[in-house]
Amino acid sequence: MLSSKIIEWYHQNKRNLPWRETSNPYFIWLSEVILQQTRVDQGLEYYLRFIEAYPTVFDLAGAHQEEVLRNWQGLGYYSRARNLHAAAQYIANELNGNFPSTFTELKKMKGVGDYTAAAISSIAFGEKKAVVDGNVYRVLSRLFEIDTPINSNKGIKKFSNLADSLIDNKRPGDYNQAMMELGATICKPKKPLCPECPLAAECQSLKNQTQQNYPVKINKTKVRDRYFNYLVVENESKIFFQKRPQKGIWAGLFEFPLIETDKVVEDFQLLVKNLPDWIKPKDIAIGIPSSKIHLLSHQRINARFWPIDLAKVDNQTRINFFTEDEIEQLPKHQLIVNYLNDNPIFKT
DNA sequence: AACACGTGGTT
DNA sequence: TAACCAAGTGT
Repeated sequence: MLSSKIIEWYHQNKRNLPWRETSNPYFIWLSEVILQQTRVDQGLEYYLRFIEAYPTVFDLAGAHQEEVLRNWQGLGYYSRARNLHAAAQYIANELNGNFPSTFTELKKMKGVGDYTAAAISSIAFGEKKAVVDGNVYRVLSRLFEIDTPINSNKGIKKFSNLADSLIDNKRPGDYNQAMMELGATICKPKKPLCPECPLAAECQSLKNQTQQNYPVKINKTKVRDRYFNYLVVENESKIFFQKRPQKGIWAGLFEFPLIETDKVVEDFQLLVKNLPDWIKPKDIAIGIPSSKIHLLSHQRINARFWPIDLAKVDNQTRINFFTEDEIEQLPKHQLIVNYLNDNPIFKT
């Protein structure tokens, strides 16, 4: 039996991870959302931070969204944090704190899709739902040499059915974690450790040495260039920050005033006509700009930072100026965090 | 049904 | 170094 083989292997070889020490569905949910498209060693510190800051779903529900986003800072895919917060409020307020306990009920939570609902229901509640994540796609496609693209409708269905057909009836949670652990530590994308694999005897792609051909995937995301001109506006040892729109990249995070252009801008004069109305060219002194390319999975942000010393600020605008300590507390995206680290604005 | 949505490690 | 990819979800 394939499932008993990998469960046996899992029990002897699994890594000690904090979310494996609990059966609290709230903690397991936190770990699953944090680990979406995220490596274990990157997510680990965030998991510890979140269970410390928010020991119960009520603590998370009662937190301010800005604080939740600040705790999420640097993890990426920030909609996960907003959905996490909204789902906590849903559980606390509408379900009286009773955590959803079935695949179907779990999927009603924002940010919980097929994978996460199957993971929580099987691991925390013993429901027979197979997870299919990147690891499982890789393990199964190699094991059976399946050429169906994993990101086609046909493939999604095929792998889901296959995973369900292999699941262990008694220990679905262990089966699911074993499949993922095998993919993460043995059946790796580049150099799989086939000699150590508990499924080596039945693996078709090992037999035929075709591991590198799997999984089959279609589409490659194309990266588009964008040109961001950030105005680093200082006035009396404070810096202007504003919140990004609720849609699009880095939604709801704070940054400097932004002027997006369709190509690199070398001359500040070309930006003058697009300055916010609270910046009067006659009242400013321009510093030396610095540039930075920030790579996202689907965009190449060509950022240029223009230091501006602003002489006069009206009372309305003053609200958006923040001290060093206040800026530390604002949820910011990594491009801004990197800039602040590389360019200490506040001399100490 | 494609595509948007982050960051950082690895090759 | 550019490309790949990691416990995916929402639209």
